[in-house]
Amino acid sequence: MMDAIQILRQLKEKGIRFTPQRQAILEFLLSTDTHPTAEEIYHHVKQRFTGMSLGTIYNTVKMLKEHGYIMELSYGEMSSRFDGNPENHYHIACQKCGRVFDYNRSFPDLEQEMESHQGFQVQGYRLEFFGLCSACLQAVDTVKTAEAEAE
Amino acid sequence: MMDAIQILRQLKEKGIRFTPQRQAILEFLLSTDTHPTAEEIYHHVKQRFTGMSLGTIYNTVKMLKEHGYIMELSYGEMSSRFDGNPENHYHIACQKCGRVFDYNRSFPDLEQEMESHQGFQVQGYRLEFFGLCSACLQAVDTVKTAEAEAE
DNA sequence: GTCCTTGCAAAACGTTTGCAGTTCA
DNA sequence: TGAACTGCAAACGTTTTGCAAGGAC
Repeated sequence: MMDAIQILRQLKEKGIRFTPQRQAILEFLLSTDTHPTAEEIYHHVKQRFTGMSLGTIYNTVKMLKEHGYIMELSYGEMSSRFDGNPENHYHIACQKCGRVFDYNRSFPDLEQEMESHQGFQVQGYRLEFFGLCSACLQAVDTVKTAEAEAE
Repeated sequence: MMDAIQILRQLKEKGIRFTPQRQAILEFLLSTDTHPTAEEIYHHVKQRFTGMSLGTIYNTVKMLKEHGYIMELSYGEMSSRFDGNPENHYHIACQKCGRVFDYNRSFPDLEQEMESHQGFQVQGYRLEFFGLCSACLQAVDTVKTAEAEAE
């Protein structure tokens, strides 16, 4: 897996400048598995770069996405989240707390679909699960137990 | 399959009023397979209801969605599209023209996933394909042929 | 020195909300 | 009649854009 410096060196060959802001944003994205929003990246990176602006976050993630180094996960209601792993993989979003987790499963008959064409040229797909994460599930169970005990 | 009037009668029993605007919106959604955006619904329905406002479209589709009569398809970049068929089924969005088509395929290993739990309680998923529709594919081929002939 | 990038602020976009007036039941 | 709904406009949150100043190379 490439690190931030290696990626920025590759980008430099395309005429894209190596800036400390870009390095900080990319390092954060590569170091976390929390799939942060632009706002979350901003708050994290601002701790070291006091002058950092949200516009720079958006510009940078857009550029990194266009060059295939990160992935954008867009959920209808909420703001986009960014994933330092650009390989096709799945996620599950907790309906309660909103956190997004990697969901490492394989679906052979779905994955084979990429080879079939029927009038369409299928270029890709996005599969997103939603449910309740273990923490939220436990919280619900606790409430249920308390309710049962109160009766 | 229920028609607009039947659906609105069911909703009336929940205290939701039967208005001509709602009837027009729902009839349009049930009659088309183009997965229109709120804006597209608005332009269509406004032809008969000159006074119709976009706010009413949003209010109505939100209400219909909450009661499970329609489905919202949210794509990151573009605005949401609405589908008069609320059953779980798949779609493919053309990367070029932006149109969204039904994609009637079955993925048993994916569909079985709903039964499994591993720390998570999986409540559902969204699977969206993207590619090129036949019309856009043909346009690309035409360009390629013209380019080849020009050489 | 060049021009790409930054920070800032304003604008754009889709969507939601507040409110006064209207309509359904 | 009275609550629910409409149309309109203003507000909202996210993302993009314009521009002058700053920094990479």
